[in-house]
Amino acid sequence: MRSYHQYCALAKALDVVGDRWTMLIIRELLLRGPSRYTDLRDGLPGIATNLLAERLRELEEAGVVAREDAPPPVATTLYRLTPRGEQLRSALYELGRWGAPFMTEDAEGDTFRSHWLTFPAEALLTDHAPDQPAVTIEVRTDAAPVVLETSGGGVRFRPGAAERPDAVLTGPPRLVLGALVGMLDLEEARERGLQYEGDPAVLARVRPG
Amino acid sequence: MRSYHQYCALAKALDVVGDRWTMLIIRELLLRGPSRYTDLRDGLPGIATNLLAERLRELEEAGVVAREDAPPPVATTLYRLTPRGEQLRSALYELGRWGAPFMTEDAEGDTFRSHWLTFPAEALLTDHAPDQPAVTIEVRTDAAPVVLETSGGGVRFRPGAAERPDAVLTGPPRLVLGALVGMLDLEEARERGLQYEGDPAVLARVRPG
DNA sequence: CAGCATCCGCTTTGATACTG
DNA sequence: CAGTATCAAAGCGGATGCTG
Repeated sequence: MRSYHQYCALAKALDVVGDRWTMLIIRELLLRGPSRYTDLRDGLPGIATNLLAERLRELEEAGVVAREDAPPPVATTLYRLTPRGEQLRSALYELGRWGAPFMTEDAEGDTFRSHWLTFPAEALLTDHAPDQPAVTIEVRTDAAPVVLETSGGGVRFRPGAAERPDAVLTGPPRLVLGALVGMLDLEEARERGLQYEGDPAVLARVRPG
Repeated sequence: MRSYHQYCALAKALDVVGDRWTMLIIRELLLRGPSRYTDLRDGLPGIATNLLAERLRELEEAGVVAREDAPPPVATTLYRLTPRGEQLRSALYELGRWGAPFMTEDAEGDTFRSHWLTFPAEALLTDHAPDQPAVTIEVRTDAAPVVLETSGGGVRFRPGAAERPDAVLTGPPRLVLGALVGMLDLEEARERGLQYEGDPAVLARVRPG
């Protein structure tokens, strides 16, 4: 394990999670929960498979990740964060919050996974009517569908489709995100190719500002 | 510039500040303020000089760091964080907070600079008697002396010596930090080689818990 | 198929030497 | 002081192969 050999808390943290890909592996485990090797690889487009294996081993040695054998029906190895690993959540969120402004730049050619929306969206969106019944918005991009749900004054994401969504957003990631966080107003996003089904008030309820 | 090419806020942040040494350069600029090249190098023991130059150039292009010509008496180039760079403070603090527990492990052979104490200390120490007059504790290790000062319910650090410190801590970094944050009680730290001059109540005033 | 290990060409890093 | 130049070693990305 390469180390900075500096008696500094930040340097010690980076000794463990500062290598290339490591933070993104933590992201996957934080957002998806316990995951199989193959699911991690799917959530980390571009990673070399040997690197993923190596990083997981290092993180296990460092006490950040634990591997466990899944119960009978699945019968595969699962990787999960330890409590120590869970504690990286706020650091990771702060970094994600810092990076959120870059999401407005051109993203042509970038890979995308639906659950990555979690970062800018849960950081920026609020439920302006927390006393009303919860609403759900289904988000469809070329990646897997996710459902946004108002919860506790904010919003949460979960994978999958909604039974009876209050609104449905369909389009490329940038337009979907732009419409959600209010970078684009709904009309402009529609002109650029976003599809929106449902009452615009549903969207307005969660937009910041 | 190497990129993950993922449309994800965290990945975008890491595209900019995820390379080796980059976060530590930000640390130096956050803790020391505008700095000369040589001072940065001194605060980053182990960095190759070409890497420091390259990283500074990249950070400048990314709008995180700005270079400026210092006024006449100094007449040298200064590097400083832009407002965008300053916004990395909370992310950096969260990472440092996560790394703080590693400071209890053996640090034999690690390099040390006094201002690095800032991370664990400002995160953990509180002033239990904010209504009393402020106290100062001078910290002397083999690195440059620093002064801890109670301020606004917490503590702050500044480089240099104190005129009339209320207490003086002298010894290796681990013992100094251990005594400050309460990992070691004062007697035990003394047995291991820490020197403490002053009223123990001064130390007790800032210790957590 | 899931979960790696091995090999290979390329890039990045670290150490040192040198310059305006 | 503030870097640039050089070069060996390590790390990375991509492809492929092996094992339950």
